[in-house]
Amino acid sequence: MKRKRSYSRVTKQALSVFGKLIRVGRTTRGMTAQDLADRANISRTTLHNIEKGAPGPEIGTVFEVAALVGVRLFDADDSTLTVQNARLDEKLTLLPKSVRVSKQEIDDDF
Amino acid sequence: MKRKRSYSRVTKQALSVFGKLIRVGRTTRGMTAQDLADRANISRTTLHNIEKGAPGPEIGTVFEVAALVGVRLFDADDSTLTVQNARLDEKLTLLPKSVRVSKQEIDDDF
DNA sequence: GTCTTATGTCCAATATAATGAACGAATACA
DNA sequence: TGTATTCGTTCATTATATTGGACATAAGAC
Repeated sequence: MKRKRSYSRVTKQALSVFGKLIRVGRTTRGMTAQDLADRANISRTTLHNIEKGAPGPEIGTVFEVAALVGVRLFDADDSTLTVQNARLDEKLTLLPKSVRVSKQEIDDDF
Repeated sequence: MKRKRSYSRVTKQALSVFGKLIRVGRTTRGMTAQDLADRANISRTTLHNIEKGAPGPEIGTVFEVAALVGVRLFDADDSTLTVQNARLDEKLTLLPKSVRVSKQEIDDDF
């Protein structure tokens, strides 16, 4: 079946910013595209797509590349992420594990 | 050729956090997995993988889902992203468009 | 406790990303 | 300005994500 995705404005913007952050990180560190691609174990073509802000690349790959050039996600380093992870686990135990009433209006403000 | 990826600790942590943020966002809004999947035009299986923090899903899809449940990357909304985008463009014009010396040591501190 | 629904998981089929090679064009440095 | 190198792009092949269906289990409502 044909997939045919569409992406919202914010998503496209976020992808674009992300890609540019990576490119800036790479060039300021004096790495060629091939260099970075090799370190990330991906092809130069895929890296190019990432820097271009394409929606297709796998998120794990993009995150890995970002880490290699010092682009932080959630403004967090390793230890901060660990803490955040633990907090989210806590939060999830308090939340219902399964959502009941599917016919409810979406709570969009808070 | 076999691909066989490996992911660093930070990457895994970030993926995990991201997935949990999405799940928290979804449940607090009272949406079922099927609900959210339908809105994002993806299968429930893929959404499950995203919430699990799997590295495979396409980054565009994950960003889209995140936006749907109010999870922001870079703590930025649409207009902020636009500004950031412009700044990065500016920055990129100042940077060399192509990196020369590939045999240089990586500048890791700044 | 019962019952209904959401979730976790597996699967074969299909769509798509990843690869690596190739080539021209742009770019940096002597 | 010359020139080696990096970048942007296309393409066929290969690897993998996505899908939708199915089923068992968990969880919430009564």
